[in-house]
Amino acid sequence: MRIAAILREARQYLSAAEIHARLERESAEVSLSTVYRTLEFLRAQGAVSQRTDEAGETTYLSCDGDHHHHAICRGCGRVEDVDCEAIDQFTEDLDQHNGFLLESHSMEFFGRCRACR
Amino acid sequence: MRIAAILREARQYLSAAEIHARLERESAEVSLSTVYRTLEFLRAQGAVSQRTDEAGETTYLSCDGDHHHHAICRGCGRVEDVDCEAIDQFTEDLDQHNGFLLESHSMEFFGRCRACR
DNA sequence: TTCTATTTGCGAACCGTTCGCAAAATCATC
DNA sequence: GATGATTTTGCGAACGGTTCGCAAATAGAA
Repeated sequence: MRIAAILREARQYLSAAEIHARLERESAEVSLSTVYRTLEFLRAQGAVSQRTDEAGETTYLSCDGDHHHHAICRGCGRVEDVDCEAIDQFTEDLDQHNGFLLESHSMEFFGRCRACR
Repeated sequence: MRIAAILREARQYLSAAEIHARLERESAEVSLSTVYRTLEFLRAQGAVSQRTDEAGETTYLSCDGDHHHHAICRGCGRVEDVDCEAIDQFTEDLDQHNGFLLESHSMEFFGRCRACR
């Protein structure tokens, strides 16, 4: 599917509107509705993850299912994977100190990638 | 101001609509517009931080300005502060491994607090 | 080919949020 | 207090991203 391919190649979070625009650019025209439906489908499949940006717009990123964290470049928007082995330690600490049972977490890092710094 | 007090006492992320409802409950009626305006004011002051939840709704939390991370209880919604001294190490690692200049980050932990687990 | 099931596009509806504007409240000055 | 200027408020319309309903188009099965 073209939408999945666009996301895979982009390596950054894209909004539905942005994806729609890119489809038009490669003259594979589909309606915005279809873009939303496809994204929802891909999300349900676990092929795509989503986040809402500061403006409240939902954006989508191709993902392979396993959990890792993202470093998002403020320059080009490119997303790199980061792994965080320290999380296990956190889980432990949170439990001990706060009595908080950690079930999931999300982390995002913002800065500038090698090319944009 | 009543809105700031509500947020301070709630110790959880509340939506504008929820705050509006709580104001009505204590018969301090103001319009939704005023709630939004006040929240924007408090945010600009740094007295309130905001996040957008899964549904895309903006929610607000009382905060004291300095940066720390949050453990959000899936049971009661209560937010606890977590500190993460490991971040400095991360910054170092990201730079070394990925050539990524870390400027800011956000982390959220989800689980169950002592009372709700 | 024919009938059925699925996917698509369109436009309206939805919902949280913002905006414009006029009414109301507040404040400063006399 | 009365007067006029400034600020805050409420209302309703507008906005923008997303969802929904429905009928037309397409794909699949028999």
